[in-house]
Amino acid sequence: PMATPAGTVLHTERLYPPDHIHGRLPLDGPLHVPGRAWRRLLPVVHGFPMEDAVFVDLETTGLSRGAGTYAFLIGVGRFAEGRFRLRQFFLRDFHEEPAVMAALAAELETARALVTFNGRSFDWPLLETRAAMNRLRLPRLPHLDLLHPARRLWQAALPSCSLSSLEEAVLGLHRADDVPGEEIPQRWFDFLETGDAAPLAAVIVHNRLDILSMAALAGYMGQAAASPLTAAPGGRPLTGAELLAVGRLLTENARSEEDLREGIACLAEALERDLPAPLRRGCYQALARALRRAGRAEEAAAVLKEAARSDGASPWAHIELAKYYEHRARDLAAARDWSLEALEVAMRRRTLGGLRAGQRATSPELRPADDRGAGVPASARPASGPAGSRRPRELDVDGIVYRIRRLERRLGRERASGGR
DNA sequence: AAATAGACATTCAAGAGCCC
DNA sequence: GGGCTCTTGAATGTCTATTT
Repeated sequence: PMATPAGTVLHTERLYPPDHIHGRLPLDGPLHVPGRAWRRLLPVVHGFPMEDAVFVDLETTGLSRGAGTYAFLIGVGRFAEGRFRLRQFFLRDFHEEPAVMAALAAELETARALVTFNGRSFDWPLLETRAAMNRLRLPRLPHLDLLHPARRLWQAALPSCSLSSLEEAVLGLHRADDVPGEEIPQRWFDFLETGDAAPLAAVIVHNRLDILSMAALAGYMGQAAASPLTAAPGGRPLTGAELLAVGRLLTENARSEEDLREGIACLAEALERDLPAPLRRGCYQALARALRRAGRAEEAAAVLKEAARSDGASPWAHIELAKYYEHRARDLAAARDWSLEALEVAMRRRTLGGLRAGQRATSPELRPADDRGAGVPASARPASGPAGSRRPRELDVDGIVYRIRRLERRLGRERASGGR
């Protein structure tokens, strides 16, 4: 029990040495990430003072958002005095909330930043509501919500980006006897009725592990963002899929020439590492696009040629090359030749698609990777569409034939005037 | 049960080049 | 030069997953 102006609060405290290993990673990973790297993970965040950040996670009486949902366990972790200090504040009954909130306010007083998992939409707004109900105001802090950058990093490669999935896939940690989230509210309500706190022990462990995982995960993500090509969090370099994600991050929101260059290097390296086949096309696409934006059109064309060679399923690379030769390199014959190859690919795909289930070329395995509706419920797509294929017209046989005819016409004219 | 923010798709506007 | 067509990027809209 701890004294506050509003009464006593039941709380726990644990201190972890900074090199404490959680899963495959040390807890203090985040401290070794250069400050500017956090900006890469979340555009809104400018500077992020990780040394003074609090890692916050709640256990609540439910998922609803109204004033009726209480936070009965508040976990707060932070780096302090060479340790990772994890405190948990427990609500023994509704009437204790003023004291718990006062303790929380004191805990947050010296905080300069906030780290959560999905806290931007769940934990923090809920806490703000609880604070308001108790005539308190929480500080405004730069907020790093790990969920969103985690999705950018792993969504393409993992089936789920929940904290527990990432814990297993990224940290290599599997929990024994974890409490399923949906059981948590009931355990507290049971405690209210019976006074038996034993079933809550597992909830307190659950909350603690969530916070440790957030710290370890933040370290991983920070390193990956800061130095993707050389980082080896947990002793192993980034996978191709991770490099692809960082490369996209850097090239798509490029804040500087430097970012763009580094992003391009990541994308190129991703192709050299193990990249799951469905991701390869997206990587070629992102790389070609970034190179073009960087004014390196010839290199972009070289990448497209490699893509055309390695990806026989979709004519997109061939079409891009046709555009390149028509508009940039001004070589109409080459443009036509690439269009002819595109036609070949498109027709092969059409017949193949026809053979499979009469579904035309819109069957998922043949759809280009760029419409990543694959894996997404068919219910979301107009399966019965008289509206027809969603593929851009330029990738369809008709569009390609049109392109070829246009180029042929121009070539004929060119020959006529040049041969004179 | 709801806010968040990303992923994807579609639409719009502007600019460039071609054609006559 | 006016009318087309094509490309590109920005704006807009729809859908999804995550939290207890």
